[in-house]
Amino acid sequence: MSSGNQQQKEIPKQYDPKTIEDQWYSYWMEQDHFRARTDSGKEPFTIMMPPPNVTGALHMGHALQGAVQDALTRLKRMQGYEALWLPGTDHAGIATQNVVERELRKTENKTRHDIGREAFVDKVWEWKEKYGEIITRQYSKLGVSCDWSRERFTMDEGLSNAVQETFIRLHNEGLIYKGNYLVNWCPVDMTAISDEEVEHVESKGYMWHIAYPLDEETASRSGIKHITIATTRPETIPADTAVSVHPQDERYQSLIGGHAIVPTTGRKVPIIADDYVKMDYGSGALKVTPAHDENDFEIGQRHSLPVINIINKDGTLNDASGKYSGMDRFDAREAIVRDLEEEGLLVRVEDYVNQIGVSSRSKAIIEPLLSDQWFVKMKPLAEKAMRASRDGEFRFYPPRWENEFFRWMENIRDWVISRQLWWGHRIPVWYYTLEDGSIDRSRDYVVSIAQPEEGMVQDPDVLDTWFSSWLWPFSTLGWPEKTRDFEYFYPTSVLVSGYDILFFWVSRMLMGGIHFTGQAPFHDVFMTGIVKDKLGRKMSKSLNNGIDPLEMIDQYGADAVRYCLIILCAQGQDIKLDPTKFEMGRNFANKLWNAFRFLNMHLDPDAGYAHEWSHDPRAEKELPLHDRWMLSRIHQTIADVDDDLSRYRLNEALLKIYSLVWDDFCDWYLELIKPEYGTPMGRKAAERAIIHFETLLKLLHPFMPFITEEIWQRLRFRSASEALIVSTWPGHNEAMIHTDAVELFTTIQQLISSIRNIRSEMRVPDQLEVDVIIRPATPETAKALATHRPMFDKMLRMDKFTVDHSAERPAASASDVVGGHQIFIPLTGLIDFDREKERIGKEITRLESFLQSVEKKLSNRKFLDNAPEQVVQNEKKKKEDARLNLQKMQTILAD
RNA sequence: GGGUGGUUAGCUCAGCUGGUUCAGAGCACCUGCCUUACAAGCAGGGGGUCACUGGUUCGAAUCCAGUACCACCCACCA
Repeated sequence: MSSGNQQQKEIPKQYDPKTIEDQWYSYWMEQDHFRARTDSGKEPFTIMMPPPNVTGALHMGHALQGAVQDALTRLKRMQGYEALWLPGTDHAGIATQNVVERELRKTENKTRHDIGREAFVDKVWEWKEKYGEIITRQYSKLGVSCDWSRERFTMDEGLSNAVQETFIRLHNEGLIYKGNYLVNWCPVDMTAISDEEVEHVESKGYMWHIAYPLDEETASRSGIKHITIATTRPETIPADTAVSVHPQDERYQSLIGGHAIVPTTGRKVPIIADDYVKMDYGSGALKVTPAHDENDFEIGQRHSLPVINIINKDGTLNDASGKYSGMDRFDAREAIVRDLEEEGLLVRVEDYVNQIGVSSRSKAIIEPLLSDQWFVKMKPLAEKAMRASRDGEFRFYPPRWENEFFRWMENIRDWVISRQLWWGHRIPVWYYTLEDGSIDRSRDYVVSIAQPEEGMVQDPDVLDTWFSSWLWPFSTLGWPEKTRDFEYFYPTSVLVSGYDILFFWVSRMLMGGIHFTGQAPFHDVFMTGIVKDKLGRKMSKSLNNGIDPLEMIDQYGADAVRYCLIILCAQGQDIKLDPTKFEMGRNFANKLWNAFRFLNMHLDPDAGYAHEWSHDPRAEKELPLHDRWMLSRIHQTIADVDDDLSRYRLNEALLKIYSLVWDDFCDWYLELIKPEYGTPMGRKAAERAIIHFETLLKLLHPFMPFITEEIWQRLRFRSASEALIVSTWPGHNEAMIHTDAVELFTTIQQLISSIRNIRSEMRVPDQLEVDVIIRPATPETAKALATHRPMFDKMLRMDKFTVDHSAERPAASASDVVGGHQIFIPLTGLIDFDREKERIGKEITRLESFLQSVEKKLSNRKFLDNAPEQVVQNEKKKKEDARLNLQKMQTILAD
C-alpha cells in the first residue's frame, strides 16, 4: 500500500478512520519501523512503558499516557534518534490471583486451596497466556509505535532473575530483614500490604465510652470505682493489656500504678502513665491493645506489656477472645457492646467520624496484625535518591512534583515486601526442616535462588508486585547481565506517568535504579494529570463513569482520540473528559482529509513532484507572496513547537500546529491557490502546496500518526520502504522566515477581513459585487497591494478594485481604516447611515481609549526610564498607528 | 493537623521568562452562506472587573501575602 492516489476517483468526503488504521499499523509492523537497533550509531532515546496489569483493560489513563509516549517516541525517531519504546505487562500479584480465583470458583466451584499451590499457579499462567495480551492488543489500536520485539513481562525468566538477584544483594547489604511486626493486614486477600496500599476513608461510626472497673486495691486506695476509657474499637477489648493515662493528669494520679479489670475477660491489667496519651481527648484514659493498634504496640514496647492477639487472619476472633471466639470482628463488636451495656459498663455512645484504613485493592478494612514479614530498609536508598535529585541527575516536569517526592522520601518508612499470596516472585529464602517436615526454627534461613540442600523448603511468601516493577527500567534491558541493550539504552530518557503512582512506583524506581545501577533510571519524569469524568470524579468501575478508549477509537478514530487527549493535557492538570470532546479531533482529522481531497484533485499521479526549490534560497525569492508567507509561518511554528516539545508542553505544540494547518494553510493558503473556474491548477502551484502540506503532515505525525501516514503516502508515489514514520522531522530554518512577506501578507489579510466585515455589517447581499477602493498609507504599499490584486479577487466578491494613494472617499461609502490604510466601499442606496455611523463610532471609541492608555504610558517618565527600549519603541509605534487610524476614522465620520 | 493544585466567556479549559496587537481556543449563541476540499464546513459577530483583599512594580490574569470556596495527597489522637 505504498503508492499514491490509486483511489482518486472515489475519495469519500468524510474521513473514515476505520478503513485505514489497522492497515497502517500492520504496515509499520511489517516494515519493522518500531524496532530499535543498537548498531545504528544514532543517539538513543528510550522510554519504558509503565507496564499495565495483565488483568487490565485499556482505560483513558493508558490512552493518555500512550498518546504522550508515542508522540515523544515518534518525534525522536523522526529527529534521528534511535528511539526505543519498550512495552510490557505487570503480573499484578493480588489482582491477577483474585481474577483467577474467581474464575476457578465459577467454572469448577473450587478454591485455590482445593487444587493446591502448584496447580493454581499453573492455572494463573494459563490464564495469563490466554488473556494477558488483551491489553497490549488494545494498545495497538491507539497506534503506539513501541518495540514489540522487546516486550517484557514482570515474571519473565530474565526479570525474575533480576528480582532474585536484587533480593540477595539487598540482603547481603543488610538492607533486607525479617521480623514480627504489626503490619497492615487485609482479611479478604489474606495478605500483608504496604502502607502505600492502604487508603484512608472517612467513616461514620461511634465512640464508645466504657467504664473499666478498678481492682479492689486500687479502688480502696483511691476511692474511685471505675476508670472510663473511650474507644472506637470495642471488639479489641479482650486484647487489652493496660490502661494508660498521661503522667501529669491530675485526675488519675492516684490510679497510676494500680490496676483495672478488663471487661469481658476479667483480666487485671496495669494502669500506666505514658506521654502519648492526650489529657484533653476523650476521657483522658486510653485502653492499650498492643496486638491491634500501632500506637498501642509502641506503648506496649515502652512498658514491656504482654501482647495478646485475638484476631485471626480472616478477621474473626480467636480463642484468646474468650466467648467471642469464631465471631467476625464486626459481629463481635456488636456483641461486646451489648454485653457491656448489660453489665452497666457502657457510659455513653457518641457519633464519631474517623479515618479508617482500607485496602486499595479489596476495599476491606485493614486490620493491624502482628506477623512475620520481610522488610526493606528504605532510608539508605532514599538518601541516595535525594542526593541524586539535588545533583540534578533527573528532573520532574512540572517541577513541583520534586517537592512531593522529597516530602515522601524524607518520611520514608520500611517497605513490607512479603505477600501471603501464591502468584508472584517466590522469596529466595530456604529453611531447614524437622523430621515431620515443619520448619526448624532453631536454625538460620539460607538466602539462595536454588535449593541449597536436599530437604530444605522455600519461604512460602511471594514478593510485592512493586518489587519487580521498581527494576523495570533496567531489568527489561537484561540487567543484571551487561547486555548490549542495557549498555546502549540505559539510563532511559523520560518516564511518563500519572502522579497517582509517584510513591508506589516512580520514587521506588529512582531509589532502585540509583542503588542497583548507580544511575538514575531516567533523566526526565513527565507527570501527567489524571483523566477524570466530566464532573471531576475519578473514573472507576463502581461509579460506572468510565469512558472506554476503545469505544471512542471506534467512534471517532484513534487520531481523534489522541489529538483530544494531548490537547487537553496541560502541565500537570487533571483532565475532565467528556466524550463529546473527541469531536474536536474528529473534525480536525476531517479537515485534514479534505485539504488532501482538494490537493488530490490537482495531483498528477504520474508526476514525481520536484522539490528542490524548497531548499534553494535563490529560487526562494521567485516564490509568490503567499508561499513565502506560508513558509515563514511554518518555520516560525517549527521553532515554537520544538521549544514546547523539549519542555513537554505537548498541548501547546499541538495547538500551534492545529492553528497552522486550519487557520493558515486551509483558510488562507489553500483558498488563495484555488484555480479559476474550470482551469486546472498550475503544476508549480500544486507542487508548492504539496510540499507545504508534507511539512505539516510531518509536524502532525507524532500526534496523529494514521491519517498523516495515509495522506502522505497518497500525495506521491513512495517506494516500499518510504514512510512518514521514518521521515525526517523538519528542522527550523531561520532563512525561511521572510518578515517582509509576513508583514505585507498580514496587511492584506487585515484588509480582506475588514472588507468582509463591512459587507456583513452593511448587509450587502451575497451575490452583489462591490467596488473596493483602498487608499494605502504610503505609495510603496499602494504599489505592493496593486501587485497582489489577485489575492483580493480570490477572497472577495468585487466588481472593481482600486488602489490609489490619493484616492478620494466617494460619497455614500462604508469605510474602515486598518494599519493606516483606508478602505472605501461605495454603497449607494444600500448604505444604512445610522448603522455605519454606529459602526464607525464604536471603532473610534475603541481607538480613543486605546490611544489614551498608550499615551498615558508614554508620558510616564518612569516607564520611559525603566522599560526596555524595545517595549518603549513598541508602544510608540502602537501610538502612531492608533493616532493615524483614529484621525482617518474621524474624518470619515465627519463626512 | 500538614501539604499541593484550582478559581479566566454560558460550558470545558489554554495562557511559560510580568509589557493593552494575549485577554485566547473548542463547544454553545447570533447573522449570512449547501461558494465546484470540507455543513464534522465557510464568512462575520456578540460575550469576560481574569474568585476576593492588599502588596511589589513605570506596568500584574501573570510575582508576593492573606481570605473564601472547590478538588486532591499525606498524617499514629483513642
